[in-house]
Amino acid sequence: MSQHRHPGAPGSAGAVPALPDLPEATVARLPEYLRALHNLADTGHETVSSEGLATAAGVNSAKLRKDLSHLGSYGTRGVGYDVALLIEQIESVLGLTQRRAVALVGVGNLGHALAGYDGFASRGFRIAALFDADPGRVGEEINGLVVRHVDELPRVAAEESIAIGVIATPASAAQRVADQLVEVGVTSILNFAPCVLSVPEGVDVRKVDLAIELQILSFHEHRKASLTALPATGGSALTALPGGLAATDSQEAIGT
Amino acid sequence: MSQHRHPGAPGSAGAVPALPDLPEATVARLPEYLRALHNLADTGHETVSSEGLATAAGVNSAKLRKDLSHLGSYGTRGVGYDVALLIEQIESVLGLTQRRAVALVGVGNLGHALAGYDGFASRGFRIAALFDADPGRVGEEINGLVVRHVDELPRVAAEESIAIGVIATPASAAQRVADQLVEVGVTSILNFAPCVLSVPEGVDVRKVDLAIELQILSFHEHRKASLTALPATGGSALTALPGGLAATDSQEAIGT
DNA sequence: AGGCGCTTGTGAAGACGTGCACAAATCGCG
DNA sequence: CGCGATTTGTGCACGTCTTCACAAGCGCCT
Repeated sequence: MSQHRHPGAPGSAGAVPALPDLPEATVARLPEYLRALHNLADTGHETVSSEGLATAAGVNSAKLRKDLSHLGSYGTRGVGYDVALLIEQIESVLGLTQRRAVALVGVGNLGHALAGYDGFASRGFRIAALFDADPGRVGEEINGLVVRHVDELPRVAAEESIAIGVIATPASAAQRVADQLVEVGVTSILNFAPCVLSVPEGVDVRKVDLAIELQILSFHEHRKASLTALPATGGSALTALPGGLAATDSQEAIGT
Repeated sequence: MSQHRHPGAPGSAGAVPALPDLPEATVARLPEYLRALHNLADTGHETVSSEGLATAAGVNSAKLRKDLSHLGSYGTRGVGYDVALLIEQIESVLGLTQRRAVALVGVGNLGHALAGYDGFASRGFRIAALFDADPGRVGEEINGLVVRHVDELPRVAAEESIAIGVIATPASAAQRVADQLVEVGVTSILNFAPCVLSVPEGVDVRKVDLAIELQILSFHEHRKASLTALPATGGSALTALPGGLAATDSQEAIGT
């Protein structure tokens, strides 16, 4: 990712709570911890051990401790972590104390679903505006929001102080939309279009490509299939776990 | 990810083309190369250099060459790679020579969109069946497919020989659905529900969580905002790239 | 007060992934 | 045929991430 280097700068010790330049891999896992913590809080837990939280988040406990240690020491030895405090800390680090405004461009099949997805609202974001280039779609109301023409982006972006842009257009339109988003000052983009976006330095792009995920699964499926053809060491393919489900760490972050 | 170890096994040199146990990071990038290659093929290119393909795929050319070298030597020095041949090789490695059948469970907001997403069909997959637990949704027709009750999964899975399951249910239902998928023999799952799935060894799970992606972007947004508060070294925050867009490698894989 | 069990935080080692830089190979041209 | 231009494939060094293992710290019970 882009290489912002936070230079020593020990002078600015003030309101800003350090910003300790977390490893990217850690950042990618924090949201998962946060989700698990909210679950724990909802079920009445006040504290949780690294082991417990790690299991809930699907990672190794050593990794979790190291991740959290980067934020500072918010655990108590012999006891664990205070759930409420940890939630607060992680939300603070992720910048979720303010509810960021999201603009969604492209209200087709996928965009429609995203516009109606309540997981955004419940996890710190506010879909502030919907755009499409197709005049036939402009004016349509989705989930209480009216679809505007993409040309209105500059005006609306300023009014709503958009922080993040989501691109759910066809690939052919994505670069143009990205340019427009950058133009109006958006520096974070989530791209669902299957193409590479070219953006200026300082703008972060994350990409989600559903077909790619399936193709990665296909590879493993393919490999597993070719393995069963082997004589192999142990028993047959499905020794089927005794009790049924065994905890595995096969759950892997999609990011990084 | 799960630790299948391909043991030496030099005996089985037959129809199977080696299966060279690729690094996971490489596997995650192959689909991106494949997409770029198809673009190139469609625009009439017969060969492409590592530099050209790398740019099209948004990666470093050295990385691309190393990735491709893991598949074997399919390039010609001084010339580049044969586009058609490389497509063939990558599709073969990813197991895309057969069109895999996908079962989609959960036809809510997101599931609806996924069912209608044509990117699946065009990239090697066939949505073979739709399921939902809500009787109110059963019978609905989406994109030519009728939604069935999830209890019919065993029968349909056998009929259609489902290879991959996609979970687009609420988090509360996801584990149950995963269990059912595993039960009928599915060993690859793409999970859109915001929760950790527990599955037996040998089953691969990939997770896509839209809110997590936004939260990661939020972190960087937060950090960028706190950086502008610094006096800093050079000029002001936005020296704004001269021409406008500069190629960056900030495009980062969402996987791995 | 003291000791015991539990849990965090972290040093160190190893695995993994990345990128440079260059030798080896191929093509085209004179 | 030989030479130079071009591009691949890869050895090597570096940085990042993961995992182990354990000392340090905390609370509770006697």
